[in-house]
Amino acid sequence: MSKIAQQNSAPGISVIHTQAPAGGLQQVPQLVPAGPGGGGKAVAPSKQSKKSSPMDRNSDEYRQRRERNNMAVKKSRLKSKQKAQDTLQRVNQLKEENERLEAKIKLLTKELSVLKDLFLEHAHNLADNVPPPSTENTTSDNAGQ
Amino acid sequence: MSKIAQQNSAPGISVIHTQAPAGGLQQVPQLVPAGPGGGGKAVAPSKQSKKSSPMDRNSDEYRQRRERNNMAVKKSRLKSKQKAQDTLQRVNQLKEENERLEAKIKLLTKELSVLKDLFLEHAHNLADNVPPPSTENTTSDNAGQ
DNA sequence: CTACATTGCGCAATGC
DNA sequence: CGCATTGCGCAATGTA
Repeated sequence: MSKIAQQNSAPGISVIHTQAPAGGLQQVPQLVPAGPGGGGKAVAPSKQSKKSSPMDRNSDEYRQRRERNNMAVKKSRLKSKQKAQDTLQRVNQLKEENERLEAKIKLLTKELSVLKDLFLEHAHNLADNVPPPSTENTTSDNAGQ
Repeated sequence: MSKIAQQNSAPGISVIHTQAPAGGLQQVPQLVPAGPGGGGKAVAPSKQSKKSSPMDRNSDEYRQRRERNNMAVKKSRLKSKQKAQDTLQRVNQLKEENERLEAKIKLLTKELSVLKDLFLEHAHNLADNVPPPSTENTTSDNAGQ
């Protein structure tokens, strides 16, 4: 999958790239439409409608906010992935338990079957007026599993 | 969740937004592969075989590639989310089945317990040399059902 | 090499 | 007001 990410500076506390993060990528709508003729469109109307400041990308305030948000995003995504992984693990865990339970059921069912057969046999003996066979079990009480 | 305001990107075929950071996004490193800080490997000056050209952001070729990739990304992410959801569903499904199995085990166990008790009782009667209780089935008579 | 798929990342809107 | 989430686009990388 990829180890990539090298355009980045530092993970945790990183360099204070105030601006011009040569880092390769800069999202700078601010100026330049890359100009070659392409554009004609003036960039955002110099509307500072929202706040008195258009949020200068150069502003320290801005960069700081961005940095913080980037951290938060990373954290959130990490958490998200962790949760997903946990869920997968949970599935495996449940599948295992399921198998265990099914095995147990199989065992119990078999045990029941044996006991029921014994009862039937006994019933038949009684029906046929056959006295308790001494050749059979007497005090055998093995509850063998 | 957020329904967010779509800043652009028409579904399917989108407008040719040459560049209009209206929404505010425009990634313009301008050019220069310069690998700064995180750059990792200094850019091998010798080879720029890949895309010798800086790939003009205005290029139709570029925009087309971008658009296609954006589609692919969306698709991939959707798929990813779908899978995650399926996994969650799987968990619930397994939990349900687990409960079902446990209930069954409980039932079987109880049944077994009853039968075993009957056996024990019978065994005791034999051991105590006690003939079949008259209050129950007698040696003769009906064969029960 | 081309085309699509994945993934890390930053941005901005929005949720809390 | 600040962090947390989330949709989105970009670019690098992986895969066919």
